[in-house]
Amino acid sequence: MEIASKYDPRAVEEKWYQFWIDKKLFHSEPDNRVPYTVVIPPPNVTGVLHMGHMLNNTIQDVLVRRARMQGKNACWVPGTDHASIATEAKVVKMLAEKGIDKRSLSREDFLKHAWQWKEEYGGIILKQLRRLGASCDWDRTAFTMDEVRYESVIRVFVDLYNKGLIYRGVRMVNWDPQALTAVSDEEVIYKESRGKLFYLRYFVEGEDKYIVVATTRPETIMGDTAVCVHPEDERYQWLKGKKVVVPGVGRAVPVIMDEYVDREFGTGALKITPAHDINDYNLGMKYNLESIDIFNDNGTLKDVDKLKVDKLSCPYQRINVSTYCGLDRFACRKQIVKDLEAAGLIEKIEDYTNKVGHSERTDAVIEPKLSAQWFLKMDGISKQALEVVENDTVRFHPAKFKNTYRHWLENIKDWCISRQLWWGQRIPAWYLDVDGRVETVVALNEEEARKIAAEKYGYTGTLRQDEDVLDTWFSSWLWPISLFDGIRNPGNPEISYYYPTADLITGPDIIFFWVARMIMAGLEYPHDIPFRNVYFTGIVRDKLGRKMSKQLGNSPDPIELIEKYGADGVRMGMLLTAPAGNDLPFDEAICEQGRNFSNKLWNALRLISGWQVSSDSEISGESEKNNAVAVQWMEQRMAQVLEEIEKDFDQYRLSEALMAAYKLAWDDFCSWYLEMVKPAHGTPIDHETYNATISIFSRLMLILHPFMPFVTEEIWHALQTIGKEDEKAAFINANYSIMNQHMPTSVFYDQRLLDEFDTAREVIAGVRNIRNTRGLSPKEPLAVSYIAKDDRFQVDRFAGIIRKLGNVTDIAAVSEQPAGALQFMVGTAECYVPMSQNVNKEEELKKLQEDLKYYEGFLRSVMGKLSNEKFVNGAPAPVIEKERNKQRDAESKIAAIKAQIEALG
RNA sequence: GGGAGUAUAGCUCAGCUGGUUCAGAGCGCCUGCCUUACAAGCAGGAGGUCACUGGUUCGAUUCCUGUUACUCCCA
Repeated sequence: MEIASKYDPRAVEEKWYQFWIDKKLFHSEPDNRVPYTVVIPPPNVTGVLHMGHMLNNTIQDVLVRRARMQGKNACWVPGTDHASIATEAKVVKMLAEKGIDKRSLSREDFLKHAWQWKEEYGGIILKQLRRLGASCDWDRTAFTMDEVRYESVIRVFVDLYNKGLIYRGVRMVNWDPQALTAVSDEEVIYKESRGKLFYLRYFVEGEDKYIVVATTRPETIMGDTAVCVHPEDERYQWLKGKKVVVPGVGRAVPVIMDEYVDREFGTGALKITPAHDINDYNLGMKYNLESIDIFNDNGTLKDVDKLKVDKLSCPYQRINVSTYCGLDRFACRKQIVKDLEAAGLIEKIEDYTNKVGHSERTDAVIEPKLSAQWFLKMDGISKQALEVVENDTVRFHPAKFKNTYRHWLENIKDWCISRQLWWGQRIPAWYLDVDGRVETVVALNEEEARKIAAEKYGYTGTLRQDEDVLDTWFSSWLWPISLFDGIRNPGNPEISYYYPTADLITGPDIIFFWVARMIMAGLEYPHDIPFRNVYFTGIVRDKLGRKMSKQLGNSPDPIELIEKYGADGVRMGMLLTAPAGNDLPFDEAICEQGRNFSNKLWNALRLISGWQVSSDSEISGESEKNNAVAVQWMEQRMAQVLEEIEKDFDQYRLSEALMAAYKLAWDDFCSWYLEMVKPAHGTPIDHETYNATISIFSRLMLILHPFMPFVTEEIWHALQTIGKEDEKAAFINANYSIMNQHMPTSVFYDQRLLDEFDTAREVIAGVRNIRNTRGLSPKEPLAVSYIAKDDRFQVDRFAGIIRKLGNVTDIAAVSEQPAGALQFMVGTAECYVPMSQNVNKEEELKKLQEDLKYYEGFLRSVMGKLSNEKFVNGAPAPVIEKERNKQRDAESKIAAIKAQIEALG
């Protein structure tokens, strides 16, 4: 059979993914197996796959595939969220390109366009996940706006409203002037930005004196309704009870005194603009100040008559406020500074760096704004959510994220859930006018609302539905429940079976968005946690440690990476450097390592495929005996490593588990085992060993399969039908897949045999080292003799293997050191390799002297301890015994080295 | 400004309940090899006062204090 010497992932990956899909191997239905459920943290429907998704979904797939192979009923549910702001922005832009203005469309027409856009372009990311090998149950693909999910959201809203947990109120919110909507606290990103600090002169009303107030936002002076100083600030005591005039604007405002003011900042005097700053707003409430909103929704300035400036007296120099109308915030800032400077109302301007809030979605500078919004009360619900994490009902991996979680929940504010958009679940609230008052009715639909309006208010007129939609996260927080229709049909067979889910895999940046809120929703609805474990991935960064972003252009295209290294290669590359919770400095070179590994496995298959199998089944010859030992060892070793891997998985140490499997395959299996059993060229292998090798190799593929699904399926299939060309087609048609095989588990292993192998390996390495440093060919056979100091040096069982792999003619115990031999040590045993040619005495002496020095130093430190009375009295007996052993070993080594030196000299 | 975390080989990281035959892995690096599975490879090798300071202890990379540096979160 001819096989290419280079593994080509392309065709293989496509073939097997299609196979898995065709055979519906990812699909899950409730049955009597133990369920293992993972819900995908729904990516944004407008999104394309980036490195963060790659990492995140690779981890999910590893866990899901492993669980499936452990005999669990694995169900990984995929889907996307509707991303109201991002999607609406895209649709608006698309419409604008077609010359359509959103405002010219009705809500219904706009939504038609939006759905059309979603059908056409949405969810690219889900297709891309297939390239990665994601074993999602695609039949269950969901969307936060599909019927089940939409209705679930509405029901939850109504329910929470009826419980008194949802309310509508006028509050200061984070306003995105570009998207024209409020956003939640979590959607505001504070970025350092270089700005200026402007020192403005506020004249005292009726006097010629003025005070100086520093501000970063001079354009907001038109909304000033007070100036505030610290009550104990000596500098400003004289201002008590006075009024000052807002510079240029002419409005006289009171000076208030409050401890809120930081005396160190600026001049210690603060201007108060209740409509445009959250802290000012709170002061405004406290002192009953007027709020003057000076901005339109899009961040431009309002008309002059709305600014209420002309009504106020103004004895001082004025600027022409009307020229700012319609100007953007930032343009206005420039202009007003110019004008104030001209009017002599600016004391000075300094450079200043501060943090400015930006919208996560549009990157627009957030404008704090007073508006009527819907909120969800957080106090009760957040307490429960904190408790289940504190007491490890929900476990975080790594646990350090409990701190972040606690801190957030302890300082949480009510959740602003309304958005001034059309794309999303429309808030099921209707307004009606009753005797001049506006009353609100919340119901599942208009019909219900009508009924309630009639019952409660005797109202039968027209109802006006709230124009706003709900925050996207108000959909995704229900995701683990709504995916199984657990809101509309509590206790249905699916939710009963699949919920709570097993693991949630997500980035730490999303801990508040969905980890916390999914927990809240779970506790509120099925009254059970949504997942038992949360695995936090790191953030994927570039080599320089920068976050990957579109702006920097430092993110590789995942699909291109897959084309270059194969999905298996990329998966492995991502996982190897991704310990839980640690950031991942991504370097393409690690994908190369993954690709090389695939190739290594591929070539092991090539080797085995080329073997001739002996028909003689007797185990009599030397090589058969060696092979039996080799098989025995490999089995023990595999059991040992499996134990490690199981432990790693228990602790969610995926990169460690992968590394252990990688070394098992590459080092133990390829470098050692296959070399042990590899028949000489042209000779056959005994069929006992051959079968054992195929069995071991197959199990290795099972172990590696969760990490590298494609290459392992390919090789596993080849192994099952190796040498049976005619059975191949039937085998494939029979739906056999590595995916459904049972994951090997650790069994009892013989530690002594493993130790003996380690000894043998060191002997072989010692011989190879001598060859290497002396420039001896591997083809030149050598002999080895040894003096063992105790029974820890056992080479009998592996003697044949030492002969084969070390090209050693014989290995024998001697009682005296042979003359003219090179020496190396394995543990406390001395090994000798007689040299036919002369030995370079000086070099050998130098080496021995170095060794001697090391062991003497070592002995000294051991003796230091043993002669320390406090140690001997204080340390536990086993520790002391250990030290005594060290002493004995060191002494015997020193004696041996000394003898060597003597023999040489 | 408040909180959390991290500092171990050139790079990325292990090192659980303190004991120098535990200072380790992978990659990289150096040397020699196209040894008929694989140069996407084989064999061998070198690299670290475990950030700095003080303390607890018979003994600290491992526990505690402080310093410095970096990262993240929150305001």
